[in-house]
Amino acid sequence: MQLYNTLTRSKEPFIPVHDGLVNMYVCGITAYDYCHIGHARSAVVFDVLVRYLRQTGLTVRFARNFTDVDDKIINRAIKEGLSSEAVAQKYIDAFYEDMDKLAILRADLEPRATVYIGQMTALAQRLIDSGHAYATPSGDVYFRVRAFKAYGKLSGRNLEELQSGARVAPGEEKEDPLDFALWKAAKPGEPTWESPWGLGRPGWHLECSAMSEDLLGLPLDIHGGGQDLIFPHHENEIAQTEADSGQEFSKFWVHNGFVQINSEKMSKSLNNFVTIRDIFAYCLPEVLRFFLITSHYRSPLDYSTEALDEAEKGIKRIYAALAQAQEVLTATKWSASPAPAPLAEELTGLEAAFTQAMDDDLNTAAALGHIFGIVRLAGRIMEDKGLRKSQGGKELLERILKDFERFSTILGVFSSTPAQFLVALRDSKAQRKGIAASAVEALLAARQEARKNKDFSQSDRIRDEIAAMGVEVKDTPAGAVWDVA
RNA sequence: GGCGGCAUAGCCAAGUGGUAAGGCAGAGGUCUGCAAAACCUCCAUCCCCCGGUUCAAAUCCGGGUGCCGCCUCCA
Repeated sequence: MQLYNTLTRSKEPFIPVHDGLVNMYVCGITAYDYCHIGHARSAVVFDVLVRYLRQTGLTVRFARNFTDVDDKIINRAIKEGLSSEAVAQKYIDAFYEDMDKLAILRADLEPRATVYIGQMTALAQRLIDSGHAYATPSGDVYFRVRAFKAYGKLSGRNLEELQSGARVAPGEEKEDPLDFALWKAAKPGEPTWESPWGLGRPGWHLECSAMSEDLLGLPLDIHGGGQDLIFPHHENEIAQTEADSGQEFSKFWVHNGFVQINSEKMSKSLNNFVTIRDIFAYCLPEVLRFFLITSHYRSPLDYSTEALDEAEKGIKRIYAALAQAQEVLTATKWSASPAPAPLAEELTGLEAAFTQAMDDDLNTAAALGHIFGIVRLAGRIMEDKGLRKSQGGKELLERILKDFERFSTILGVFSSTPAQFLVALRDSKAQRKGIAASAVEALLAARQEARKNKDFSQSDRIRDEIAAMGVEVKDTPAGAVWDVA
């Protein structure tokens, strides 16, 4: 497959360093708050990438870390009156809760920074020994940016450009404003660890370098994260690891685009943060996941409840088709007619187009377009009375359901039972709109009675009443069913 | 100020040289007691603007305009 590499700013054929094995590391969360929709997007993007790579037959060793020591966690701990460990644990638990609902597979390796302090201090010491870093009298350790010639290669900046933006906080003893902290000397009340430079704690960038090398070895095939991590986090990781090892850190750097609100980045200062749990109060988790894959992973994605509503309609249509196909396939008698060749060929083409889209830098938006093509094809088969009851139609529908098992494995959506999904969706919408199912059912029963007596004016009157509640009624051979409009 | 990205129909969104996927909304039709759903048909002579390269450009190059991101913690 082709994958966009931030390092070269172009799509490149993805070929693992080791035959059949992919070593992939993605920067996880800093556990100091509930995850927001941006975390959800990043998680879904890399989850789909892992799933897809596995589906092509590769073995993927996937590591995603938890940052459980950090300024923000310490501040949060003070605010909540908890220990840093307790804060980190609380939000790691919340992370799993949210991510499980989003059908994010667990990573193979989920290291916590505090478990790798030894590897981090060892790395920092080696960098000091090789002249790439230095310790200050107060016990901080800084990376000497100008000692690493390739600095800036990922973010496309040179040192002069960076120089102007660099700042030195009061009390820092940097040789150069560009230098960044590998280790921070202990401050009162903070969690600390022993080190050659006295008590202290690691800088954020150091952990990913230390853990990824320790767990996966160098070079990585893929290192991923959000676009905002390109600078300085990933740039600094490269500096640390490559200065130390003398070899390339990662072959591919993959970065997902941002989720925006009203075309602007989410930020605490703009007060436009939306957490995953906020969204789950509004729609089904699967709807959120579907929404997140409707656009290409590198494009900015604008979040709104309207956009969620649209995604909901889309996935509903797909599930409705699957439900209908299952229903059609419960028949016991089939005519002998084979499937018309053009339909079979069309399906083959759509199946190939799906794979082609995924192979092209994980183009889920295009892939979804082809899935809708298959949905329409299924609709045509089921609409044709002869075909629907023929051996050929049966085979095509079975093949389509089989295709969806594959789509589900890769995309992490469509894995619910269609009937269950549709009921869950209806209930979710009913709840959102404050519609009581029991009231609808009662009216529906009255309407059925009227219809049985062919009193259509009465039955229509009842349907209008139901419609006024925001509910629409659908008459099927199996009886009337209702749905939220 | 520096670096980077984006600009495609009412809305969302694919599309890196060969003549505009898909979704939502909308219009007409089939089906239906009437509806709904589903299916069929229609819905961008044109891809922000101006030049250029080419037999051929939404796609490449140059110049504008607008929006966004990064340069400070951030998925």
